[in-house]
Amino acid sequence: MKRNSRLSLALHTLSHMAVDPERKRTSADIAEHAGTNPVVVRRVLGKLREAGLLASVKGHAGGWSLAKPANSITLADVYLALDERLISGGEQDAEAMYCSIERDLQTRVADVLGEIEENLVQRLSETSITDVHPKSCSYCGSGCEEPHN
Amino acid sequence: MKRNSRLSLALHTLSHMAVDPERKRTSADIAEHAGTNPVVVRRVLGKLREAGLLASVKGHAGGWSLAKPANSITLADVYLALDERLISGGEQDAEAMYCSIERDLQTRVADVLGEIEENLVQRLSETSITDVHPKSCSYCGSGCEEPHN
DNA sequence: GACACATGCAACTGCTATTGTTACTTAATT
DNA sequence: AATTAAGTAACAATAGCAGTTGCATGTGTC
Repeated sequence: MKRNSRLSLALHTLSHMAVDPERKRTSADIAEHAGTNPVVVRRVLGKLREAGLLASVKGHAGGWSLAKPANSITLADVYLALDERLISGGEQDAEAMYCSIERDLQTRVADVLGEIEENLVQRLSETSITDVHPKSCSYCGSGCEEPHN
Repeated sequence: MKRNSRLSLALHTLSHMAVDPERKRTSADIAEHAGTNPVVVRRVLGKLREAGLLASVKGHAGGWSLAKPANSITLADVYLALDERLISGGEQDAEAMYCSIERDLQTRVADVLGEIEENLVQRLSETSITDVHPKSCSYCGSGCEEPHN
């Protein structure tokens, strides 16, 4: 796959599910569609299940499906469910710094990044996964070629 | 060092330089102060030189110093000089995608991230490196202990 | 000119995070 | 019982980055 693939995979899968919420998808199907591995899919979707966005059913005719209405799932929900943070601020405790300039600097930068992070989540929360409109796709209905990524 | 160390190192060094712009610093001095390696310092500060923020002088009595007034160097300048982007959007060309949902999704997410990025740079540009105030430091004047980081 | 000092740069190592893979267990349906 | 699919642990492969070494280049001092 590629960089930042977890978020990509999660959003992509959820978007498809939003189009056809009834259809239950197996990890293998999703993995093939996304050009990756079933275990990777389970790892990522597992996070979404922990966050209450998805439900999984074991055994025959099992698979993954939305745990709540698609329009109630926002991009922010997904972003927060996976613990990755796009905005990474180094995370060092200012206590351990001997240099006051470094301390001041880190505090200041951390403040700014904190604001930006809030802003990011705020914006993401304004878009639900139903707001990404499908046109056509073999996976969800008609005519787009494999492999996807 | 630690994560996101390039930005940290750059800002830290520039902050010190803002306090005492006349003083020329060697990579070795800076490295010792920051608890890292001279070559790493050159790698990072080299980017800042390319961006016109720093000047370096070879040979005896050489070293690094600001290439322009400290109050004209903003955090945004530094952020942009190092090519790292805090906000990483996967970077895949939407052309190559077979799945329209994925295409739509990526376009939409890229838009949001673009806005956030702009917002970030905007905020960073409001703070210059002189706005980080020093109190005391052996490196720039008085009484703070080595090692720093 | 010889020497010391400092940047510039290339190549390599080592660490860490992430993805991909295999194998096995658990659970549910037929 | 056989099949299907998630859950999970363990391991391999990969990529990015910090750190390191060595050497070339440039500059000032003697």
